[in-house]
Amino acid sequence: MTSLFEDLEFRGLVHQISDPSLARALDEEEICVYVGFDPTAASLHVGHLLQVCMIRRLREAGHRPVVLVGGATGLIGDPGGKAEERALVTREEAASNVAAVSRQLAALLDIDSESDRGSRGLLVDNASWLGSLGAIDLLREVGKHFSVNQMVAKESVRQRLERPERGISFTEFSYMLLQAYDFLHLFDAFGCRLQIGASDQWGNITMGIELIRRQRGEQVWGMTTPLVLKSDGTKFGKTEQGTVWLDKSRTSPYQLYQFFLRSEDSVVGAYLRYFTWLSHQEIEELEAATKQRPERREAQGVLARSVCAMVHGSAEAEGAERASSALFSGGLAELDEATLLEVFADAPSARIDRDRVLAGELGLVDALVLAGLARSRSEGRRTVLQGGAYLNNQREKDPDRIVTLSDLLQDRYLVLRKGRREYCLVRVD
RNA sequence: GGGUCGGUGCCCGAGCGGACAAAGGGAGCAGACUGUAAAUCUGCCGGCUACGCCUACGAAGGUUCGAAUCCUUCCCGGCCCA
Repeated sequence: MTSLFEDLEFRGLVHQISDPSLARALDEEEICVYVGFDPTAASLHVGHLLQVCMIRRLREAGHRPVVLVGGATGLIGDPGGKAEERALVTREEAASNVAAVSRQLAALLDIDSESDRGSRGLLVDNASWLGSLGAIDLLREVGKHFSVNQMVAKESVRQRLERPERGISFTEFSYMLLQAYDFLHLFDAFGCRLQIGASDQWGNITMGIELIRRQRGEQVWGMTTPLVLKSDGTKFGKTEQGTVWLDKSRTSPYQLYQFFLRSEDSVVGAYLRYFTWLSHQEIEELEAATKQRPERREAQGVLARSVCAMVHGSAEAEGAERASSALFSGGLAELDEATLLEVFADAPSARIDRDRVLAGELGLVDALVLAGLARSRSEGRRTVLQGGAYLNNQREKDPDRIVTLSDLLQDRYLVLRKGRREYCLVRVD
């Protein structure tokens, strides 16, 4: 049996640790771990998934997680990793984001927020202690323990100071103070002795460690995970269509499944290590499979299924998988209605009036727009002209093509496709 | 407050009276090659009732046959001075 720390290292999840003693502590003691999420939107996205997985791994190894939602820090804005000052979110926005993100975290981590006394972890909001802190209290009780000299030296701040045209407001500059204070507070309240986060949190985490050392004379730890990257070095989690969210009303399980299914060969192994609970041996076998017969995309398939199941549950994952194979493995005409309906539930779909088809006035271009596959008729027209439009998986190159009753599958469905992989099922009735 | 430089399409950035829906790059889209991968190559990349028309170069006016380009005022940003 490998130890937790060995497992984390095998998976490439350990980027920085504040002190080597952490490795042994993780394997020998029960530690209270803290990780924070700032509610910058009403949903978490795949970029947050790594921290969620970390929490689960630590908890499975017997540690106690405290998951913080930054109801207060979210109102300030973390300068870390950001090239420019951000606009402040309104208080109303922040409050509803906190509620949404908390719900999501509770579900993802199976934490029953109030009742169960933290057996599976605690969910806390730093607004509950930072929110009531007055300006004078903050300056006297928190600010006094920080040296501006040190703060200025932090990477996140230095970057902004070096580019005067970007600048940094006092508000964002103060962010690290609050996060460090959070750590101290959680240390006092729950005995948290480890803070984890993505590598861009390193500066904030070490501030907290320092603060606790000076104020309480105790050693606590910090650990960061690496930045998840794509093979071209750009940030993971953004696609052409935008952010990949964990909220299924924003990014459907089908889309999430597709996102991971399309992972590049060069990174799929790393993703398996990060995001799945497969054994080391299984991972290595899949990595070997990717090398030997990449075209089968076995690793991608397992990855997509596992992540989708973790985020949305196995029923949703199976639906996404079924929809994907129905759409991508051809033979649409042979699909029976039941299968089509099943696919409908899980794949992007739209609905068009039957009358328009009967009247013979539904052009292929219109259909593309209605299905959301083209932003404007010009764009739809272009797609068709360039050979990127498919009706029932049959390429159509005539921009004036009219959709007729004889095009309907099972007398009421159309499968529209743009390019190689964007599908939409249209129900005509 | 004074001076000065600037605000151009999703982003960066040329243009400085007609040839400008606006060079170039990035992003994005499509095609070819493949494996719903990467790389590469090619085409596209404001909208529309589409060989034409409409809307666009910070905002509003003005000069001109004609303006992103000139003038006026205003708004916003950088730098310098107070």
